[in-house]
Amino acid sequence: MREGPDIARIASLVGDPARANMLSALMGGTALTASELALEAGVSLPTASSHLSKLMEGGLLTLASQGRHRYYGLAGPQVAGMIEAITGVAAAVGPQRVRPGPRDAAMRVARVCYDHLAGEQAVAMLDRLVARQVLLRDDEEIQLGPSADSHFAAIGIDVHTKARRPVCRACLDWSVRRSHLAGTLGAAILDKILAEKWARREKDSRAVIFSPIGKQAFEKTFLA
Amino acid sequence: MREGPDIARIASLVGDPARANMLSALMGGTALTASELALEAGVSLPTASSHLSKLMEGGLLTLASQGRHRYYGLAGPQVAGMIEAITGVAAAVGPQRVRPGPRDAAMRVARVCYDHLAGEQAVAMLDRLVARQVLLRDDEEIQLGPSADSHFAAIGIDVHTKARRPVCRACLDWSVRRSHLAGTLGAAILDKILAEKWARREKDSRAVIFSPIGKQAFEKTFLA
DNA sequence: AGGATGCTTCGATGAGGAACGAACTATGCG
DNA sequence: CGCATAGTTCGTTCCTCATCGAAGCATCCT
Repeated sequence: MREGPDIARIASLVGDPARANMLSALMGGTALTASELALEAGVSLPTASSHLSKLMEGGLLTLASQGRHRYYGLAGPQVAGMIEAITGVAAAVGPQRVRPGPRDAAMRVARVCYDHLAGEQAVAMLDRLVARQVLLRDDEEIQLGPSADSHFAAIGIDVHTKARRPVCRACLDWSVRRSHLAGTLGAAILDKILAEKWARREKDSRAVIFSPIGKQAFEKTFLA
Repeated sequence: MREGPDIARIASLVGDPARANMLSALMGGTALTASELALEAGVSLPTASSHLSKLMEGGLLTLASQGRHRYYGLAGPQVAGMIEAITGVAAAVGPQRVRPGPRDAAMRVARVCYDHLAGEQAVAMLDRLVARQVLLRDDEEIQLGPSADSHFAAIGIDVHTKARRPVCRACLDWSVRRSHLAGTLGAAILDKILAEKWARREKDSRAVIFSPIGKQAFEKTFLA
């Protein structure tokens, strides 16, 4: 028997779906707060906090406290490399994607991804914004176009924020295999969708359900 | 949220101690049978079989049937690379080696490693056999020396076997970080130790407990 | 054929741990 | 100071899954 490094301990940390989602989210490289990670993983805040403690104790995460915010990040490139390796095996082995169920269909259409919209609707929206040159996209880099300012101001969204986070970011949408819009702009758009009651979040799910009228309004505003 | 490859599924496969031990054992590159892996993992045969099914279903293993033997091996270099990556993180993070407990102390002294002896006693034995040139060692390669035949015959061990397995093999002992003797010779020596009742296996453990008299006999025979 | 060995399946048991709500602590804002 | 927001801790519930013994297949040996 092997008395080596405790590989089962590390692997089992990654082996929980909630923790795996958190780690995947952190693979983006930017540190996130507990509540952001809770959303990402689809669990409650207490549950997320418990998972984060375990990941910290396991040495997979680092913690940077800034005031009342606590930013969790991957502990280092070695950890990131491990996640990559596991993801690679999962992808190679995983063309057994069984994902039916009524709620999952809704999730593919539209869902919350951290603080912005994901799914087919979100991918279509980004496509359209780029096609109209409201946004300028160069691979994964997304910039505001010249008309962005007025375009979004007309909808009631101020693109000038002084937050740490970038205004625009591409976020890979795994259900569609294409990118959708993240960043503060993505978040603002989701806020508007919910504030206008064009759609509602389904309880205990990340699915976002558009009402018939809301869907029209959304398409008129963003897919025109 | 991420709808990507199911990394939690793969990681949780590795996250069970029994399965992790099996995978570590297979990192040697040679395929092993279910019963060998059961010993390696320290579980019963049914339990091992169940784990192997899961690893197969997860795509981490390949299976080669040869008659009534079924040899399990790692599915490929990508899987091996993943195990390496996890092991690396575990080793980097793991200088929290807390391993007290009465039974664990006994395990460090002597324990069963698959079918041969491991632990401090086993490492000392290999050292001594090499020093006396009964065995000739070149790094991880171990050959029988000229006097090996008569030396082991005197103890009642026939070193001439026609098994597939090599007679001598070096096996890295993680508790001591040095090698001990595996292979059919290592197995024969463990058999003799137990047959002569120099030591007994502790129930539900891989620990091997020498009796005071047995210890003397062992040391006279192999450490003289 | 009959027995031995290698391995899997079945069924029952038990323990670990994931989940959440409620309550508690800490930081920031007015 | 008091209220709101961000996080953690506690206690409970529940379910998955690891484990083993017994029994069932499959293969080899004689």
